[in-house]
Amino acid sequence: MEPTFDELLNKGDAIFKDKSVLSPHYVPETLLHREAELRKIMSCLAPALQGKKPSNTLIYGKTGSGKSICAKRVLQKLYDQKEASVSGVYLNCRVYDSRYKIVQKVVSDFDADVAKTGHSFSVLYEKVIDKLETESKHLVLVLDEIDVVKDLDTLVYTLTRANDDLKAGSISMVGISNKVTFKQKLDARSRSSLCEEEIVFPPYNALQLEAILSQRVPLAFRDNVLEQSGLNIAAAIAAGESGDARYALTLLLKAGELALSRGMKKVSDKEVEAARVAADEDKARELISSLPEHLQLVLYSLAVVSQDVQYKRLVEDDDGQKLFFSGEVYDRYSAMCKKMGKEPRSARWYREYLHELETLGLLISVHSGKGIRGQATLIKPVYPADKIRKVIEENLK
DNA sequence: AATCCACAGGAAGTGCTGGGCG
DNA sequence: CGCCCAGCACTTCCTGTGGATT
Repeated sequence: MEPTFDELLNKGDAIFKDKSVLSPHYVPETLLHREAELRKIMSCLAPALQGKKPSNTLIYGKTGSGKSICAKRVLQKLYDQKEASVSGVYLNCRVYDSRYKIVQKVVSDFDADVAKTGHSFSVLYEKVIDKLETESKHLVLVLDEIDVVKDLDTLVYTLTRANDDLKAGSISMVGISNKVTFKQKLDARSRSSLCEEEIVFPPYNALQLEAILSQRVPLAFRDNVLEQSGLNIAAAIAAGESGDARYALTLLLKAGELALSRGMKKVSDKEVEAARVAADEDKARELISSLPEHLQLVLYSLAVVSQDVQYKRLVEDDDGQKLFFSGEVYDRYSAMCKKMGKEPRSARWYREYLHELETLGLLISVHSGKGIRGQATLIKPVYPADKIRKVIEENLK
């Protein structure tokens, strides 16, 4: 059937009312189970409303723990105060990943007419300082995914120095990161000025996730399409996997899409479970295709061997799954490399590769116990061999 | 008991890259 | 700007280990 825009805009389908409610960018009316965190952020920024410089703040938390959304909500609340003396700028550092780009963004937020390019950093910097000083403004910069900024040390240094330069007004930063280790990479001076306050966002538990999902389901799905049990399962799965709300929401989205493509009128527990598998495979697909070439080749060889119906030394594990000799997989791997005109890696390094693949959760290895001569290592793929082959064949062209 | 198998993993060495420093 | 050194990715070589085989 010819595609229509209505269909693409997802009008009139039997499952969804509004898919976008399940997207990570959607901002709900009220943020559940983040009152304490909101309060902390707000109390850090409150001084700005009294004309004082707020503390620089660093927010930690795993993905899907509500960091960005809370920060955005606080900016909105600041804006709602109609206090002309405070202005907030939210930026994602994946997009604005250097000192220059960040200042550029701030300037264009203040004044859309300024030409986008052609100004040096110091010109833009002066503009910001000037603006803040003449209007005696307090600028709150929210830097999401702050760990990807290339010259973070100089950025922090510049901004802290700016406060010394300013006769009126101030600049303060709210950094958001999901890497606990990133603080160590900063030098001591910028660390202490960036981390005046620290807020940690704990992951959601199953009950909290249930509440969050319950809040969005009536808006996202048509009435009575998704049953409570499906919602609970999605919440439980996500809670088990590090309490990621974003993940819980994609599970529901995928489950709905699955039901839709199967022409069903309801989303059952089965679809939610299938969505989990699909999400898992998506992640694996991404992981595999980002792997170095020879890791892919090793995994590919394992997939090929595991499909070999003539494989002689069959061993099975407790669950009746086939296991394969790592040495045979190595032979297959080096044969394949030669066929492709590539030098195979040494057997020693191949062992390191196996470890790496195992820690990445792409294969499982066990030591052969009794019954097999020597200390053989037996391996098996975690994902279906045909899917592994497909991904790698596509990727290696 | 001696030998062989199928590995594990440490040690030392090599070739390349990138970053800091004079 | 060239130089040096650290770190990385990998190789070669080697010793060790537990069970099967002879």
